[in-house]
Amino acid sequence: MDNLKLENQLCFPLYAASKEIVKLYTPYLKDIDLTYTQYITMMVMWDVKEINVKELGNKLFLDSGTLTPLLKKLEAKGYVERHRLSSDERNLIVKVTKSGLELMDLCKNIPTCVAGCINLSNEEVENLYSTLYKILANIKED
Amino acid sequence: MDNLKLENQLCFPLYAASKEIVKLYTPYLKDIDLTYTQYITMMVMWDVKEINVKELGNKLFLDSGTLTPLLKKLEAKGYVERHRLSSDERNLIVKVTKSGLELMDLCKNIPTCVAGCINLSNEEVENLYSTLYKILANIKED
DNA sequence: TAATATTAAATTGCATACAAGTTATTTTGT
DNA sequence: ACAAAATAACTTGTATGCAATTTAATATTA
Repeated sequence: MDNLKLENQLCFPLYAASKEIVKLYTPYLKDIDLTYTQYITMMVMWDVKEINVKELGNKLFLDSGTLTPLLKKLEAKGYVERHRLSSDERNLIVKVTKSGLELMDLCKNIPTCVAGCINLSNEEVENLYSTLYKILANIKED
Repeated sequence: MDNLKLENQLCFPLYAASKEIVKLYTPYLKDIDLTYTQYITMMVMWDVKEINVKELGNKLFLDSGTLTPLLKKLEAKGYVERHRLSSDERNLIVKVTKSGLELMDLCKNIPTCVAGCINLSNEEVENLYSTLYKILANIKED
């Protein structure tokens, strides 16, 4: 039953590496009182400024069950505002605030710091990146 | 600030792909009433038969805060037994039961089923696998 | 147009994850 | 030997994640 051995699974190192890398962010994010999920949410907000929950979830691969409480926390911290779209009240629009945009400056060095801990060649990084996005695309096809 | 764009992060597709692949397991694991974390724990148990929590945590990249309640659930389902090591009562030994071993047969096709959804070439799988273990090794060095 | 279907968020319930602190046991250093 | 340090699990508290359900609003269709 070799196919049931942990070391023969592809999913397991993916699961473990993901968690371990997220943990590398923790000390940096703790300084600015953000969790990893809040951080990647802010990354989207810095980019798009304004988005509804559904679209945000598509970008982050998260659903409203995760995002609703998370966005309320970001709102409580003053980094985003939440209000309904008047033309379709089903949609909740999330908008980054001035204070939310100012966070960018505090975060600008984090990616480089974390990348330094990972220690892969450029080629490895590129292959890994493209394979992971291929997996995501394959799964999203359904 | 391109380094703060979500699409320029390596960590994000890793985080997202990990979650999405774990979700692929869900329908199969639901049939046998196991979660993904319980499943990979059983994989270790099928292999080693008996192990303490600390060692189990090293293999799974999980700590006792996660494993203690999880192992109690597996014990309640009858798949493992838990008892202290008499020569050092700090250690809790987890041992797979007969019923736990019988689960293997129900799981034997799961890896192939999930792999079929991912659709990568052999070369991509091998590169991904070795890069992920390189990352885990780099991080574990500290 | 009135009933039905669809859609978007929010809510509920359960299972992780993990940091930080606690408890019990064993080891170490003097 | 015995106090101090180290170790292994356990516990507590917080934050996800996600399936499933609910609620409110909009679109569709007979």
